[in-house]
Amino acid sequence: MSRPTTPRAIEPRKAPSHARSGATVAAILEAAARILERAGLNAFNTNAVAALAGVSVGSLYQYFPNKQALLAALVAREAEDIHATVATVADTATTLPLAAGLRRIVAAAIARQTRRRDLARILDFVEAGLPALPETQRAGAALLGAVSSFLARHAASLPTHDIATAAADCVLVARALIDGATERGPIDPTMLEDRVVRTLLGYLAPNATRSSRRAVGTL
Amino acid sequence: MSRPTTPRAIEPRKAPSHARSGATVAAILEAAARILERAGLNAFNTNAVAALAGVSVGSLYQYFPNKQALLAALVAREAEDIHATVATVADTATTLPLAAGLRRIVAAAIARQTRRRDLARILDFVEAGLPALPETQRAGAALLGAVSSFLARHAASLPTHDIATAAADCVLVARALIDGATERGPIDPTMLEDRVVRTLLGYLAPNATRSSRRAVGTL
DNA sequence: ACCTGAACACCGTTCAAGT
DNA sequence: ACCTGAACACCGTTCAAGT
Repeated sequence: MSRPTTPRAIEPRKAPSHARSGATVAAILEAAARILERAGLNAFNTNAVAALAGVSVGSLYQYFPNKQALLAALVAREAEDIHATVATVADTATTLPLAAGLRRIVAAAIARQTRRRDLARILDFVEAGLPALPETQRAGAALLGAVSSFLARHAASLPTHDIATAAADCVLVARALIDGATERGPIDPTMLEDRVVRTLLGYLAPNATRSSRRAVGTL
Repeated sequence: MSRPTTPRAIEPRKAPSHARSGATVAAILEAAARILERAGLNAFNTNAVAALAGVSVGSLYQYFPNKQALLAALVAREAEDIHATVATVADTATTLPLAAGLRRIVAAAIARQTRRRDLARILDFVEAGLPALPETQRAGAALLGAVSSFLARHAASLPTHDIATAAADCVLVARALIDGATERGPIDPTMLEDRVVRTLLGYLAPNATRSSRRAVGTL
C-alpha cells in the first residue's frame, strides 16, 4: 500500500485472449479477493494468492506486473461494479422527486458496501493509496455522470448551477459517511440511509437560514 | 500499511525517561516524518529511518516494537496537534454565530492540513489502516468534544438534539471534503472553506424544503 | 504460448556483543 | 542503560528451464 513516488507500471500485462488464460486471470483475481477479505492486507502476498489460485507465482506475474497491479485490478473490478449498480438505480430514479431518488441511490450504495463488507472496505482503502487504472477512472467518471444527470433533473430546485461539483461533493460525502459507519462495526442500513440522505439534502437544500447565508457571504 | 488481522503490539516500547533517549525518540520521529513526506510510504522503511535519524536499526527497535508502532506514533503526534489547534479555535469561536464559528474552525482545519500537506495526507491515509493508539483515541475524542461544545452553543437553532452524532458527522464530512480536495493538487483555501462551510451549514440547517423532508420521512 | 519454482534482492526484526 | 550492526526470515520479483 502506498502513494507511489516513482509511478510504476500498473497496467495488466496482457489481456487474457484465450479461454485458458482468461480462467487463470479470473482464478487469480478471486483468490486475491478471498485472501483480502479473509486475512486482510497484511496477509496479502503474491505467493499466497498464487497458491490459493492453484498456479505458480511466475504465472501470476505473467498477467500482473506486480502486486500493486493485482490490487488495482481488484479495485477496478469493484469500481465498475459499483458504477453499474448506481447507474441502473439512478436511471430508474430520474422520475422520482429529489429526496426519494437520492434515497434509492444511497440505499443501493449502502447495499453494495454491505454485501462483501470487509472486501469493499479494504478495497476503498487500497484505492486511496494507488494510482487509478484507466478502468477505475472511467468507472469513477461514469458514476459521477450518473449522479450528475440525476441531479440535473432537479436543477431548478438546487441553489447551484454547478451540477458537476455538487455531484462530486455528494459522492465524497456519501462515501465518507458510509465508510465511516461500516468501519465502526455492523450497522442498521435504514438508520444509515436516513443519516446520509439527510446530509445530502442538507447540502443540496436551497434554503439555509438567511442569517447563516449572510454570515457566510460576508465573512 | 494494513488493517491488522492479528492485533499487534503497537504501543511504544518505553517512555523516553532520560534526556538522551528522549532526543533519540524525537530524532527518529522527525526522520520518519521527513522520509514520509519526501519519499512516500513506499520508501518508508525502518533502515532508512534509522539512518536518517543517525542511529542504528536496533536502537529504533528499542523504542518502537515494529514499523506500525512508529507510524502510529506519528499519527498520534499529528492527532494531538490537530486537536490542540481546533480546540483553541473552537474555544474562541463559541461566542460567534453558527456560520462564523464554523468558518473559523474549518479555516483552522484547512490551514493545518495545508501546512505539511504531503505529510498530513499520508498520515490521514495511514491512520485509516492502523489500530489507534490510546493517545490518538484520546485526541480524537477530545476533538469531537470541542466541536460538540461549539455546536451545543447553537443547539436551539439545530434540528437535532443528538449533538454528538452531529459533531461526528461534521468531522467526517469536513475531513472527506478537505482530503478529497487536497488530493487533487493545490487548492484555493478560501474556495474550499466556502464549500465545506456550505456543506456543514446545509447539514445543520433547520429548514430543508418541506417536500424533501416529507418525502424522506415517508419513503 | 503458457507454466513452473528455485534463486535473488530487499527490508522487517532480532540478538549477541559492545560502551 | 543504551547502542551497534551482522544475521535471519519473509516476501516481491525474475528467469532459465520445462510442456
